[in-house]
Amino acid sequence: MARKKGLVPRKQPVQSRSKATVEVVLEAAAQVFESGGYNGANTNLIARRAGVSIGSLYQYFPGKDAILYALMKRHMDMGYEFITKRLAGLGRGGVDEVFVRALVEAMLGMHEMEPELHRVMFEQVPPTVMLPQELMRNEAAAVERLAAMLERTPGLRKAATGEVARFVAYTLEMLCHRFVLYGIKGLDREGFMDETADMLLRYILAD
Amino acid sequence: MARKKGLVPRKQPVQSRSKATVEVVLEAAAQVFESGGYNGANTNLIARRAGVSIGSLYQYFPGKDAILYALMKRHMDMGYEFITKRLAGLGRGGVDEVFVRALVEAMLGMHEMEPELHRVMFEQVPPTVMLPQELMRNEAAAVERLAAMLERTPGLRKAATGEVARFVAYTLEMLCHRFVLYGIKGLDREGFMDETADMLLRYILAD
DNA sequence: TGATAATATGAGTAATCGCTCGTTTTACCA
DNA sequence: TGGTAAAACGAGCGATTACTCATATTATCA
Repeated sequence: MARKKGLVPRKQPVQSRSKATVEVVLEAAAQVFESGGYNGANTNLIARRAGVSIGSLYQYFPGKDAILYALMKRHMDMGYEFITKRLAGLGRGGVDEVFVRALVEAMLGMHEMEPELHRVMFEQVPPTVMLPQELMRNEAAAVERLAAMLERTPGLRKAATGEVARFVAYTLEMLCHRFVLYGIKGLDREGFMDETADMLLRYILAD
Repeated sequence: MARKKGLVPRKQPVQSRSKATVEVVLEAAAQVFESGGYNGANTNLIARRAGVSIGSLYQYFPGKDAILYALMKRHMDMGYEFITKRLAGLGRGGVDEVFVRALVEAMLGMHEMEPELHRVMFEQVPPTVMLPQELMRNEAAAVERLAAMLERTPGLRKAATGEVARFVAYTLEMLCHRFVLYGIKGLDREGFMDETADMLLRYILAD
């Protein structure tokens, strides 16, 4: 087991060559985690793959978990930025079919970015790396935005908007995760989107 | 990383005391995996916790993954037996509200059995242990049964029953998993069941 | 250009863990 | 009851891995 060390970087790179070192380490780490999973990765291997000495790696990261944490943070920030852009300007008048379809497409697109890395992150990461709430802020904020939209939606189901938003968000996230990483037999991309959007919309607009 | 060894037991215990040894090892392994996760577990620790020598452990299991695999198999067999019992006799006339509610309750109940062990199994297990299709036979069979019921259901949605069955099964499984292990803010057990059953039923009976 | 700070290096150490194997103990049964 | 097979034992070896630190190299800037 990784001796528990912190997740925060040890020192910030100030010169451009050290910024490049950090960059190349993260790049190599992504490859190593993707190809060997969490347990197959170790700091020596990452350093070698990066073409950097093990000492240099430890200048910036206290250990393997810290590298993974940095990768996850970057991955998730990218993902939520992607979704935010895709949904910009939509749903002002509340949640409708157009919005839900866009939401499904955006979430699906997000899961299609770096899918192998995504798998390692969400299926093999030890709780110590995953727990920090900072990683979840984006998700929480997105759920809040969805709840606000539901508030403006005419013909909403009876349950409170916060609960409906969470229910929808979690369902959608999990379905996309599964579809991208394992597929759902009999459903192609279009079919998946149709079924998902239809199910969620019927749920949201029930009553 | 665990050197890759097989997952199958090395020798079958024949005398009763060796059966007891295997039993006590599995029991200890469950505790160790639960409290320290996959990475926190090792064979030496499991043997010590079991009050058994490391040599004895290796008589029956080729390594840590094999022990985990045995635990998973047992856990999943228990789970599907539970569900099968709960649903016995229901849904003969097709899928209706009564059946869906029973299905949700059964799936939820299954997830409430050994939840911490369940978490380790489904969130931290390396693909080498999880992949073997044998573990998935139960699931596949359950989906088939559900598809057969949908076939007999009047007023079904237009999509093919196999796809609908998979979609429903995966959604339900994931929602229960999330609810039991992390909760969904604002939803208690009753509320969760109501929302889930409602969403799935509306989806199934659409059109 | 020289002083200082930043960065890079990698051999080496300590700790962990997987697993074997020679030996001892226990059970079985003819 | 004695011979054989099953089971249990655990010291310790080999491999892996995390991480340090003394040293060398490079950048910065007054």
